[in-house]
Formats: sequence, C-alpha cells, structure tokens
Amino acid sequence: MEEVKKEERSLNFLEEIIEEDLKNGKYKSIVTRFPPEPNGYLHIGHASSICLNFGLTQKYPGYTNLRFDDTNPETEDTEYVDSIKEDIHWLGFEWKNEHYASDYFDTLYEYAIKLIKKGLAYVDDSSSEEIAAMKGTPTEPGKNSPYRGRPVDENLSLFERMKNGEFPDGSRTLRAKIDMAHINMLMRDPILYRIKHAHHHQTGDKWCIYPMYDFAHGQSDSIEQVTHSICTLEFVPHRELYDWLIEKLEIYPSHQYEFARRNINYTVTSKRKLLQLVNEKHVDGWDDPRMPTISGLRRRGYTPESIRDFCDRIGVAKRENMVDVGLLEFCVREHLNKISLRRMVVFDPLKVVITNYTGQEEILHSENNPEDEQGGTREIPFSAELYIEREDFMEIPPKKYFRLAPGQMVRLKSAYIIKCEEVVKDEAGHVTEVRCTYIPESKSGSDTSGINVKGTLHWVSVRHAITAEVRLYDRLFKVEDPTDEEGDFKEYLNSDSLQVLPCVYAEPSMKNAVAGDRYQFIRKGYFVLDKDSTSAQLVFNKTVGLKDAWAKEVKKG
RNA sequence: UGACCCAUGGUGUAAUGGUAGCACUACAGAUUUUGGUUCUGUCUGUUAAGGUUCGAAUCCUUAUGGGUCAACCA
Repeated sequence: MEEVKKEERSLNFLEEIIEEDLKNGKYKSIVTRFPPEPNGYLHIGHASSICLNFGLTQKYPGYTNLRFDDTNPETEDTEYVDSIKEDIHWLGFEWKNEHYASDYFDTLYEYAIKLIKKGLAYVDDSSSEEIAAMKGTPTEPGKNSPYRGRPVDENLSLFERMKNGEFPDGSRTLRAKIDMAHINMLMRDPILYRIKHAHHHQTGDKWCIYPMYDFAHGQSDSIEQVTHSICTLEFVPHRELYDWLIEKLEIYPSHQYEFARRNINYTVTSKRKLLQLVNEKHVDGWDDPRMPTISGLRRRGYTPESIRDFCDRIGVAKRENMVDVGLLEFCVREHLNKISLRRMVVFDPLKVVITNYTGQEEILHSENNPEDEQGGTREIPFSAELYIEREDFMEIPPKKYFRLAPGQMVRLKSAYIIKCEEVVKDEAGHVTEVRCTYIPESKSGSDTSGINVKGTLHWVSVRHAITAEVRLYDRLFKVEDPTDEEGDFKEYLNSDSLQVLPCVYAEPSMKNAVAGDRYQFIRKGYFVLDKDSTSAQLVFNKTVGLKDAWAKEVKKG
C-alpha cells in the first residue's frame, strides 16, 4: 500500500508552450539552438540559456544545435569559438550539429536577391548619418530614402557589385522596403547587408558584404528548422521583423520566444564590460577566478553540477530580476560538501607546544569526508609542536568563545583534547607561543576521558607541514548593480577582491594534489588546486567559504 | 510625449477563476570531534484603485512603478 507520490514540478512558460505544441500535433519533436556570437567568453548568463535550450530537448523529443552567430567579422575570433565549445562541454551538454551563420552566406545572398526581385529590398547609397537622420524617432515617423524607388534591375546590379567588392565600406547598404512610418522602429526599412572589407575567421576573404543580425538569425533558424528560437527580452521588438522576413522569403517558419536574462548582483554580465576588465587588466584574463565567466567559475572551483543546479533554481520567466549571488554560493557549497576531501590547513600560524607529550610523533587517522561513508581515511602525523590558527586563541576571550584561551580546553580535530597552561610573548607583548598539556585518554576514536569540550580546532604538525600559496577572492564589485550607478562601472570595482597568502601550512597528505582537485579545508572553506601550481609550489583558489555562524556572532557584537 | 514587455515576502520562482506554495536568505532551537553538515520551527508577500463574479494573484479598466525601442552590434 505505498503511496506513489510523483513530485509534480510546475512548468515554466516555455515548457507550457512546447507541451501545447506537442499535444496539438504542431510538432512531433522540437529543435532548439544555442546561438552565441564568438566575440567573447561565455558567462553565467549564457549558462542559463544553455541549460534552458539543451534542457528542453532533454525533457522533450528533439535536439539542440550549437550555432555561431558570426556575421560581424571585426569582433569575432576562433579563440572564442574554441572556448565556447569547451565551456558547453564542461557544463555537460552535447549539441547535435555545429553550425555557423557564415555557413549560410550563399543562401542568405540568394534570399536577398529574392527580396529584391519581389520589390521588397533596395540598395541605399545614403551614409549611416543620413540613414539615422531619416529614421525618425519613436514618436515621429521617418522619411523615405531618395534611393527607395530604385528599379529592381538597378538594385540587382548594384547589390552584385557590392558583393564583388566594387564599393568601399559604408558607401552602400541593402535595406528591406517596409514602412518608414512604422510604429516599430525596427520595421523602418532595416539594413539587411553592409559592406565590410574584413577577413572572416570562417569564410576568409570570400565575402566583403555581411548580413546583419536580423537578416541572419531568423534565416539560420529557418534553415536548421529550429522550432523554438529562444532569446532574451531585448529581442521582443525584433520578432515582428523576424516573422516578416520569414513570411516574405517563404521559408520554414521558426518562431521566436523571449525570456528575461538573469542578472546577478555584485558582478556584471555583459561581454563588452567583461572584455574591458580583461583588456584593462583589472582581472587576470577571461578565466580569472573572480570573473563570472564559465571559465572563471571553473577555475574558481565551481562544479558543472552546481551551475546547472543554480540555473534550475532561478528558473525562467519574463520579468526583470536580480538574483542574489548567495544562491550560486549555496549551490556550490551543497555540491562540494558532498564530494570534497577534508584537509587541515593553517593560514595564520600560532605555535602550540604540548609540554607533556613525550613521544616523538604518532600517526593519527581522519575521515576524508564525513558525508561519504566510502570516503576512507587518511593519515596525519601528530607531534609535540603544532600550528593552530592565530584567531583560534585569545588571551582574554569574549563570552561564547569556544576556542583556546588560558585555562581552557579544546579538542584538536582527530587528535587529543588539550588545555592551555601558559602564554609566551615577545618583548612587544605579542603572543608567540602557547604551551599546553594534552589528555592522553582523549585520543580521537578511543576517548575514555569523559571530558566534553565545545570547540574543535584544525591544526598541523610543525615538523611535517608542507607549505602552499592560497588565493582568496571576494566579490568583484562593491555595489550590487555596478551598471546602475553614476559614472563608469569600473569605479565600483572592489579593490580587495584578491588576497594572496603566499605561505600557509598544510597537512602532508596534500603533497600529491593535482590541478582540479577539490578540498574542504576544515573550518575554512572549499578550495581547488589552481593550474598555476608546480611541484615546488602548490597554489589553491578559494571557491567559497563555509557558512560561518561565529563570524556572524562576532559581527553582532 | 508613442509603441511594446513586465509587476507575488529581502531574493528567485509557483498557484492557469476555488486553501497564496517551494527554494535561498534571516531568526530561533536540537544534533555535531568542522561555530560546517543534518533536523525542527518562526518571520515576511499578491503595486494601487475601481469593476466582473458566489468566489480574483489570476479576467476587464485606469493609475503607478520598472524595462525595451531611434548601432552599417548581436
């Protein structure tokens, strides 16, 4: 008599549309596409779009293409093509076909001729300034170009000569003939083709005219028979033109749907702004661990699972939003807690001498991950001279301080309970050493002391510790929305977003760590070994801290 | 002085004319050899005013607020 309770998750608005289309037989299967322009690295906003497009065809019959929207050769590069492919794969998705809008340049050229022949496109000799002046404003109609009435034959020959490279950049364009008084500015004879004598990363020097977004995107969707072309809200006004061109060209009717891009606080997600940060060296490159790029998050130690989970949790809708970066951090903590190996690392050492420890050293054992029963244990050397964290000792502790203080006892994780007997200081009054006694019967796993202590500290044996560099990161910007503030967004960069600790002390089991290994440094946070590591020098990036109830307590006062 | 899109706790997102729910955050407590994890509980919401209806977050009207549109960018 078991209750089969199927967790019924509600559908987002796109899933509803698709289920309707499938149910009423409009489609038997669907085709989506992820269409980046290869002019920058993918960021967390793109991850949302990737999870959406690929997620839809995992849930419903069909497939997703990767298509590079490469119609502007001046800003694009194969470096970006490669990074985009790597990032999508890393996120865990596989596209069905890899396409380029530039694959369709011949077809697009034919489409343009078809439009000209139908009297729906003309070659305009006006300059870009003249075109702008004739465009009108949102509240005033535009004016017809003097070239608007050109006969078809003349348009045909001029357009061919444009293609043949007879005219300089900017001298002529091909425009759709729609309506210069249209209420939608995009319908006021939009430019379809412009002249650019530029080398293209895919087509080389074959072309010197390139289609605009509006004459490439929807047509590419159509050629690939994309059923649901999903883009962000700023393209809503383009939909009318998207549909107009498909109708006049009489080609496969793809449909465009829009959702609100996801914004995250304390960062920027605009390729233009990210490019500035890279070019002006505010960060160390596209994969700087502070960057919201996929490659930055990867280097920071984020897992693909955690990013997918994040995208899933923030969902899809049509309203403006600002997602709290805390949710992203929650997602990565949740995953890392399950998979990362626990290790002890002391950042700011304070020496502890155990005065009654008579042995040379002994080997203790500690679990690799309390969340994972199969995780096994590791060996940790213990001796009379240890390092603990300087902040884990206070000579005059406040109330509710569970750590080490004169006369007080704490447990050393996986080792013994110790009691602070004496504080050693230098002439300046600085604490240089704490002398303790240990309780031999309190050994971890075989504790017969009957003593209960509130605090447990991480530690390393001075003689056995290895050193490493640790890089700590904070949010890139000081304000939630840098683009919404006065002046340049870069004025709001957080100058303390990177802190390097050149020498921390780690337990020796970490000696053989390899790049990409993820750890939880007990009581400190999650860390990943950086690609900058060498056999002589380990370098760790802090992915995210642990939740810290004590820090909050201290803050409250 | 236009058109279009949008409006649910601090944040994100459900409820598709019929009990305003979920997650994060915050707060409290329990457990804990990580002040972590886990568990339990609590606080907080339908932009406003009208209308339709037995019944409105949902439909209609108006107002208000936010966003988008005048690149040979995508």
